[in-house]
Amino acid sequence: MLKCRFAGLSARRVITNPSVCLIYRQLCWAVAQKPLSKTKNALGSKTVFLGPSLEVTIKDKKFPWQQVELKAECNKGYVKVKQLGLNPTSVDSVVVGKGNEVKIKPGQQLHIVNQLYPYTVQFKADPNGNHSSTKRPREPASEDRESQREAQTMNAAKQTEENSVPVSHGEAKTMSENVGHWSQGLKTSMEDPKMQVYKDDKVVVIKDKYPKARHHWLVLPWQSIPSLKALREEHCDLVKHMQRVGDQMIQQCPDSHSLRFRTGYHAIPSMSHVHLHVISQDFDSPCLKNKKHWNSFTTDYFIESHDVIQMLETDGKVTVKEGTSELLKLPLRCHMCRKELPTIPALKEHLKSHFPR
DNA sequence: GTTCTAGAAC
DNA sequence: GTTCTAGAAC
Repeated sequence: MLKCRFAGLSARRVITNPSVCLIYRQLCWAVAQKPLSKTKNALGSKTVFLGPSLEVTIKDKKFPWQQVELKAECNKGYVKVKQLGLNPTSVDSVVVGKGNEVKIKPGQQLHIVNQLYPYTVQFKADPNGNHSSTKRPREPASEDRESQREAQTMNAAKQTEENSVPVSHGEAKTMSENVGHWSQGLKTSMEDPKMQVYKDDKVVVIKDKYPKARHHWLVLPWQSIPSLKALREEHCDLVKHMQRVGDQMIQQCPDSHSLRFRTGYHAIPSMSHVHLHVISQDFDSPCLKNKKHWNSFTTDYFIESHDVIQMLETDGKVTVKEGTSELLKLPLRCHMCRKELPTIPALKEHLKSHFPR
C-alpha cells in the first residue's frame, strides 16, 4: 500500500511557519485515509480541500476559503491539483488557473497561492502494506564486502579526486523513507553500497540497473534535487562536479579508447532525483527494448551536461523546449549514419555493423 | 522506470 | 501463423 504525503520544500519553513505546518499536518492526515471505495483501484484516492478549516490559522489574506483541491492518485504516482480560488496556484511556476486541473509528480513544485507555500509531493510505503520496504541501517562502505568488490573501480575513479571523504547523507537520508513508488527507486539504489561504484562528499555513482549500452552509469548528488527543473544557479558547482566525476568514470573505463561516451540528462526523466547519465554510444544492451529507450538517448531529449551547465550559468535555470516529449515518438534513426530502421530488432541488427563485438 | 499483453503489422 | 509495438498496470 502506498500513502501520499505533501511536504513543505524547506523543513525549516514548515517548523517556523505555524500556518504552513498546519496545512502540512492536515494533508498528511487527510490523504493517508483508507480508500473510500473498493473499486478496481484498490488504494482508492482521497480529495482534500484546503480552505475552510484552516482559514483561521492562515494569516495570509490572499488565502481564500477554497483555494485548491488535491487528489492523490497513489497508484499512478501523481496528485491532481485543481485551482478553486481566484488566486494563482502554480506548479513549477506555471499557473494552473481557476477551475483547471493539472497533475503534480514527485519533484514538481506546487505553490498554493501567489508563489507562496511551496510544496512537493512524496509517495511513501505504508508500513502496514505489502510493499513496505525494510530499511536496514547503513554500513560504512569500507566494511561492506560487496563494495570491496568494486573497490578497484572506485579507487581508479578516485585517483584524481582529492576530497574523497566519508559520505554525509544530509537530506538524502530522510528521503530514503520515501521509496514506495517506483519513481523513487533511485534514492534507494544510490544509498545501497552494493550499487555504488564511486562516491565522495557531493555525489555517488551507480551502475544503471537496466543499462542501455555496454557502459552506463548514473551520477547522483547526495543533495535531494528532484529534477532538472529544480536546478538553479547555486547548483552550478555541483553540476560541474557531477560532470567531472562522469568524465572520470569514462577515463577509468577500459573501453574508453574504442567507444565514444556521452554525458547528459533526460529532459523529462521518469525517475525522481536528478541524475547524470554517463553512457557509451554502442547501445549494445538487451535492456534497450523500445523506441522510447532509443529516442531518449539519441534525440534532443538527451540534454548534454555541458548544455545544462551553460543554461545554469546564463539563465540560472534549465529550460526544456516545448514538445520535447514528442521526440520519443520519432522514427528509429541510427545515431551513427542516420539510416532509418523500421523496428527495434532491425535497428539492433544494424548497430552491429557499427559496433562489432 | 519495467512488465505484461492485446492487437496491429507483417 | 509470428513479430513487434504501445498502452495499462505496477
